[in-house]
Amino acid sequence: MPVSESVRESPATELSRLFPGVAFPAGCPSRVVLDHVTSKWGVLVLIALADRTLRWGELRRAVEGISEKMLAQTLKTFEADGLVTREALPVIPPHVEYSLTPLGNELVALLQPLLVWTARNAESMLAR
Amino acid sequence: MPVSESVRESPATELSRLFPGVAFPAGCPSRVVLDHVTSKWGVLVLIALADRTLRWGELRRAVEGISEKMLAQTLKTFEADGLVTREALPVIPPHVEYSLTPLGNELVALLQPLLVWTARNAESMLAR
DNA sequence: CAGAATCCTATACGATACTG
DNA sequence: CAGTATCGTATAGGATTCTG
Repeated sequence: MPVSESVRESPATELSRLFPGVAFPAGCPSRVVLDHVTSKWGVLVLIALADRTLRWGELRRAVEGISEKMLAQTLKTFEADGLVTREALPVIPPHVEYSLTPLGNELVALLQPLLVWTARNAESMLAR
Repeated sequence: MPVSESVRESPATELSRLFPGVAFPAGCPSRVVLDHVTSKWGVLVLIALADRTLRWGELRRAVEGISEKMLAQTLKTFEADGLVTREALPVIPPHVEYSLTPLGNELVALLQPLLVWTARNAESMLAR
């Protein structure tokens, strides 16, 4: 059944159509992006920026435990991916703001239900 | 506005209610579960098991590039978390089947849209 | 304030070999 | 077939210092 018939494909169906053989084969672009998002601090940085603009220092405090090195690295990756924008105001002392791009917002919208589920279930999952 | 009023909270709102201060503070149970899911092979193993039961060898082939060590480790973590069940048939040679628990199915249902989005956007994201 | 640069190390991970 | 055990290493990541 063609997609054009306005019958929406389920995500599961679409995935098996997008990957007829093995899903996310090694080295494919999807796997690279997935690695960026699921990198140690990726998800936490992204949701910290949900619906708001944060400065470097604020972001650092919002993502508890992140080092400066990893914050810089994670932000650069996301900037290159087109998920985050960096805006530097030419003042002294420096003032730099980070926020999500439209693409970043799309992604975060998909991440949020996942995080809600995690927050709801985490405690009982680790109980044993 | 109380949740009980049948007005559904948005995921964003619920997250800020669940985490009044910093989201996913260091060491909290949610962060641990998030680390399991976003571990190097976590997502790939979970979606490989979406809607089907796989044997060890099949799983290894379905998750291209995974080593035996990491497959074993990832599966044990998910078993302990209650996301995956392991069923060993007492035959020789051994026959072991892995599948998702109801909890695992919930999680994968949230993962799928994320993976569809990734597959759709990855190529253009890495273009530059 | 917002980073870059350096140094250092833990551990996550892979390769290989072995076994019930 | 479905793992475990051992070993070795690369690199992800942290701590610290420095600077425009």
